[in-house]
Amino acid sequence: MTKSLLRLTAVETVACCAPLTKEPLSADAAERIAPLLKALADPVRMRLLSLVASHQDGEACVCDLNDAFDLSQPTISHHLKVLHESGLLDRSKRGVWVYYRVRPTALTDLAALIGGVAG
Amino acid sequence: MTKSLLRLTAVETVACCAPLTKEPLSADAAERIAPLLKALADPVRMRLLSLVASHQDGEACVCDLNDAFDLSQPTISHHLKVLHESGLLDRSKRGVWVYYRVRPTALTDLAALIGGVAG
DNA sequence: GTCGGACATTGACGAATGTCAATATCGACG
DNA sequence: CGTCGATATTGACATTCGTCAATGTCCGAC
Repeated sequence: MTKSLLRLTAVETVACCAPLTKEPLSADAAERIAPLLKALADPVRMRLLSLVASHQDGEACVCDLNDAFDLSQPTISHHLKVLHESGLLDRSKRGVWVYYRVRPTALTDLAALIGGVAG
Repeated sequence: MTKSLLRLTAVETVACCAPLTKEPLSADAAERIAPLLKALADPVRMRLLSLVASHQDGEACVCDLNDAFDLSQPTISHHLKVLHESGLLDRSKRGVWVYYRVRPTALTDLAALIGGVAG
């Protein structure tokens, strides 16, 4: 385990919490989960995530993603960094290209927290 | 049912879209859905929503909510307004008190969009 | 080794956000 | 009517955010 046992990452917190509608969310959990939602709460990042998730083999290269937007390359890079650092996207470099893929269970865990479906 | 040409609210858009992981989200849909996520992407608002949703009878009075936070009354009022205007909370005034409740299907629809469970 | 291309980082800037103090509104009850 | 209590609105402020231009880094090819 690379992480300390005391502090949980946002994705870990999501996986361990009762659904929003089940019991009041603690202030502590809310503070840790909010960054995950913030990462999603941008139209460009939503589309990036959706593009990656629905892409062939579940992964996409930055070069593909850049072309899908009318934004500068650094801006896309910035958004990908936000998604990666929040734990939603995994990053892997192969040769000259960098590939992103959705971290497994990240979205389903988040959906379970929001929607209240049984894990 | 597929939607008309008229402008859709955020919640309506959520209900009509394929899951994020199923197909690339359109720029248009992303722009309309993002405010919903933004509304959720704040620790105070997450807790407010959770408090309301898990409260007895599924509704809570502002007076109860104020006491649960170390924030000024106008600040709570502001957050409730954001949640209400985004379509996540319904508002009803009875006598002197104002009650909020989670709009039905809002959270489950949102979860379906994120988590990709079959609709 | 050098060059070129893919991606990241930095710095700057306007726009949006969260918060509070002060004030307004609005209904219930003397 | 006048007041009081519950909630909303306004105005101000510091902080955060999204974006771009410029620049940096890393790697493969020649």
